Amino acid sequence: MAAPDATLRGLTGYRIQRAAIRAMARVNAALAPLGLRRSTFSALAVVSDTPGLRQTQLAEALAIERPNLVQIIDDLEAAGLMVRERAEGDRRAYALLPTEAGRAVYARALARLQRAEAALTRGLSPAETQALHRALQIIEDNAGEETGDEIEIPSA
Amino acid sequence: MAAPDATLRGLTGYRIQRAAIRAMARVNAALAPLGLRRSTFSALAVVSDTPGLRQTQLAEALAIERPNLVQIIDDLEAAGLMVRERAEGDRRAYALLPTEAGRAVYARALARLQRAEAALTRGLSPAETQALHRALQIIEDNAGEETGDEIEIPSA
DNA sequence: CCTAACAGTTATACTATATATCTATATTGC
DNA sequence: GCAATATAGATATATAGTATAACTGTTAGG
Repeated sequence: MAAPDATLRGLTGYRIQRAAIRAMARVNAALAPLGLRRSTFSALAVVSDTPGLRQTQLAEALAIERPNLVQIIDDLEAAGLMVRERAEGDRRAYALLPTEAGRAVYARALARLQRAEAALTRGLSPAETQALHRALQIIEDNAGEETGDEIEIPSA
Repeated sequence: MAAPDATLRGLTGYRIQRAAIRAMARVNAALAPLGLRRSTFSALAVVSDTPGLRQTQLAEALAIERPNLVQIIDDLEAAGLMVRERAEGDRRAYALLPTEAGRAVYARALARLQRAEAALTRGLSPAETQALHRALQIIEDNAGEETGDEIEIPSA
């Protein structure tokens, strides 16, 4: 007996979304004990690896809209993991910096996530995981192409 | 110069989530002209392919919580694409059925989605797309394993 | 100097996920 | 047969995340 969603299972978008939901639930579960969630962890990671970058740069790196970053940084500041410092040479901008506690939490969170990752990808060889990442990058790039309001199919 | 999110890019969950967001935006853009979105299309698809199944069965097939299905079906009913009919033999349950219009919209939506799919996966061979689906299924299965509140890593 | 652009923020709308709890109905076990 | 348990669907609620419009203050360019 075929699965009721057999047609949908032939769609790459459907596959990606289902995996994303389940994987994110696991990611958030791994991060919760440290008071983090997916979005705050990502921001803390980028700022820890690249201290001093601007909010606009962080938004671009994480591919999210600038207004949505405000609350994320607010949460990290409130938790004492990150600070906004006025940027030199541009009074509009902030330089984002991790605190000492932020760096420590980041290291622990990354270790936990890498363990969760290992469990997520169990059964996939390193080469298969690499191929998966490459395929996802291609899809992300294709989806991000500017094409008006719908992806165009070139004539065959 | 490494990307600011280079560390994150090594995480499969991060990769999947980024691809999911971009891909879903494209999927919703493709479905919008037909008055559908990802969740209503999925429900319509399963019900069209398997007329008569119950809400609980649909929720299970789509891996969503039963309460969240109520609004989805309400929307499809309001649009005249699906109907709830009292199930025979069980007055608690409904049999979900597509309408004539629902079947027609489903066919058009599926055609549009398949074109969008082709654009999303451009640059991937059919074998690579199949491998992607397989890898995503493994990840979804691993993430869905019951392990308490966090995935356990077996001792090496 | 004026205009346009930028950095960050506020406000808002929408979608989706998850959980608790409820009513009505069906099933099970004694 | 009846009580206890489970189920089907619904309501309510909370949380997270995405997207867009518009705003203020500042910077850059002509």
